[in-house]
Amino acid sequence: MPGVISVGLPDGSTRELAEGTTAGELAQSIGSRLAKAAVVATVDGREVDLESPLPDGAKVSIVTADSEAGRVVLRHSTAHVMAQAVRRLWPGAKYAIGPVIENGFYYDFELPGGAHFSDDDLPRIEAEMRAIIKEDQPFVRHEHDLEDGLDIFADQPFKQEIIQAVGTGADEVDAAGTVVSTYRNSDAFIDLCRGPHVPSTARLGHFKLMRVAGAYWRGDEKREQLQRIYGTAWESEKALAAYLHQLEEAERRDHRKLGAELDLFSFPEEIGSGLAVFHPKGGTIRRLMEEYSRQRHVEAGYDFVNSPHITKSALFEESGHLDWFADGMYPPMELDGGTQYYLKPMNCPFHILVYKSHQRSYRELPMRLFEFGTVYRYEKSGVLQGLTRVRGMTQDDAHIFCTREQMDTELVRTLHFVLDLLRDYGLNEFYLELSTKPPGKAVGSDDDWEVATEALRKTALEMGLDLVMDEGGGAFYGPKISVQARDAIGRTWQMSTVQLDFQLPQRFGLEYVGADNARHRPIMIHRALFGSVERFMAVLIEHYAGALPTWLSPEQVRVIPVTDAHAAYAQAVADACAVAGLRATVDGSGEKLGALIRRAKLAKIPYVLVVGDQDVAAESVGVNRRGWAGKPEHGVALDDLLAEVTAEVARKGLPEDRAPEAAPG
RNA sequence: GCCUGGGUAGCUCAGUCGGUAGAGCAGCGCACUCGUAAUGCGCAGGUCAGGAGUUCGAAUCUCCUCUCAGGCUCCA
Repeated sequence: MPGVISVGLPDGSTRELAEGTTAGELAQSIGSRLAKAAVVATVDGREVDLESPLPDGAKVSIVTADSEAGRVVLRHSTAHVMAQAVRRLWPGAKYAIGPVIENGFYYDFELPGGAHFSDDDLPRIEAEMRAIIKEDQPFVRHEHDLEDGLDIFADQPFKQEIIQAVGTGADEVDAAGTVVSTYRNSDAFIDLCRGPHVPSTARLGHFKLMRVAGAYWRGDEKREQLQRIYGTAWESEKALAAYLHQLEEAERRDHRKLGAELDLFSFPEEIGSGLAVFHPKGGTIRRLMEEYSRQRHVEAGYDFVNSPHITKSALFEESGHLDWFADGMYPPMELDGGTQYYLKPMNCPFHILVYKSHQRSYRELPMRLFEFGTVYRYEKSGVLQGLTRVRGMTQDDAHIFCTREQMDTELVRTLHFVLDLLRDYGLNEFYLELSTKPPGKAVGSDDDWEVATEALRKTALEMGLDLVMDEGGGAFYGPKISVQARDAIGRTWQMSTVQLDFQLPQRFGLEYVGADNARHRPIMIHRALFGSVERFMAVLIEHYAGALPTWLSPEQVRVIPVTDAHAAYAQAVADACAVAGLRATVDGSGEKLGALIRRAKLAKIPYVLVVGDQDVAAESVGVNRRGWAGKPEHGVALDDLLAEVTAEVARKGLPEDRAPEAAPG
């Protein structure tokens, strides 16, 4: 029928529309609420502007602002508005790229005269953005050939470079490689962009500029340093507020803050950046983490080894670290008339020497060598961050030497072991990431890399977890799988790494004698489950917001006597706890009860026991459990309480787990 | 290493126009002896990150260094 087209909707229905009907008009015809929420449409799987006329027979769905895809569009469009605002406030500013990132967007600029943004500029830019939004400027798409594109952006070197990247698959360039698209908001502002965008700036408004930062053009530190502004944008004030609240929550859980408040560790300036000392409470947590890990490693068939912190340079020459990892190492110290000694950045060469200490038989394999190995890496000062990125750390490091035939089994076994252990520490949601050969920064043949990468991929798929690719992210000697864990507020952390290595056995000439009486080369699996003890502790602190499970709490029970007259009984209760294997202290410092309770609560102690006359008489305790909203229990028999807490320790639980209703904090 | 913003008592922070430093909490002492998240009073505590400069005089202005936060880059 001339003049009429038919389109398919997501629910399977079809609609007859006048030829030339746009996606926006379709949304309007379905319902005004949908039209109001619509930002773009998907036509045959491709996102288009609402202004686009629909082709006959297309499958169309409307993308709304409150969907993930919709927020991407909002953020992208908001980035354009920000660029326009910056161009208004800094005439002559060059603009580079403005992509969408997780929860927001950024845009990179080069300001005239080498000027920099400061935090004070953000409110001014926001105000200008609100003005632009109020002006209800349309986003109008145009397509140009390359020459016109270069012409339009004649005074924009970064845009020129993007356009010239045609054929290399740059994002902003049309798939055909011959067309560039632009979006014009007003005579004063046009941007190179693949789109799609919201119909008008009036559709935006729930945004906030977060911070300014320096960033290199194309991420290359040899190129121009640009000025970047980060922002976030959402479909509603409510969603924006929820996001900002989430950030506050993350701040509340910051392990650096909690580490100081709970007296766990510090970074004394006298020692140097990125080098922590652990205080008694933090030291206790470490000890508990390590003790349980050791126990599990024994059960899993690991052998324990130890190696020194420094070595002559020859070892790291042989391993290749000095060729590929020298930047990450502390400079050498010269001893014994010119011999250079290095602090170790990795444990693997030492474990290799253990393997090499005598001839090995196939009967010994797989050989799993484990060590809490302390390593030092000279990280660039700007990357240091609390305990998650330090210059001295202890890895729960092991190297598994095995035959090629054993490789698959060992990988699967190792991953099961990792996940099982992490679950015991309270992490339950995981996905895997596979990192492949780093271009130009790797040893070994492509063949070996291919085989190793495939083995890891196969193992990862067998685990039934989501797998994402990290192209080029492997270490210089081999590809790796890393286990990413999601914490209590949904953030992901890189935890364990499992790396497959054909190179180091070759460099060190490792061998074993097979059943055939011939010499064969073993392969190596490098694996660290915590990653580093320091980092893992940081993750646990943030995951639990400092309220660690009872088994990991440095102080599990605090006993508070109501008056001095109950001090002896309070000590007897603490002693009984100690006999039951619990860590307990008495706080009888003479303040009012409320103040003592408060102090114990702020220290996030799982069990606070208050004892008075009634308890002395009945051998009972008043029990105030962490995270319980209800009233504290009175007159609990001491033996019952000890049974309760020891059972909780045994199952690695939290007092909050059994709370009728968990209280905040 | 680079960009932006910081560094004042153990912690959190105030300190005006350049005129030699202040609070709360924590600590210590005394009094209070109290049944579930802050008792009162008193005392002590600072080379204002470090160094140099400008000035009659610098926490305050300038420069350098160290260090912290957020980014870039990198990564456990």
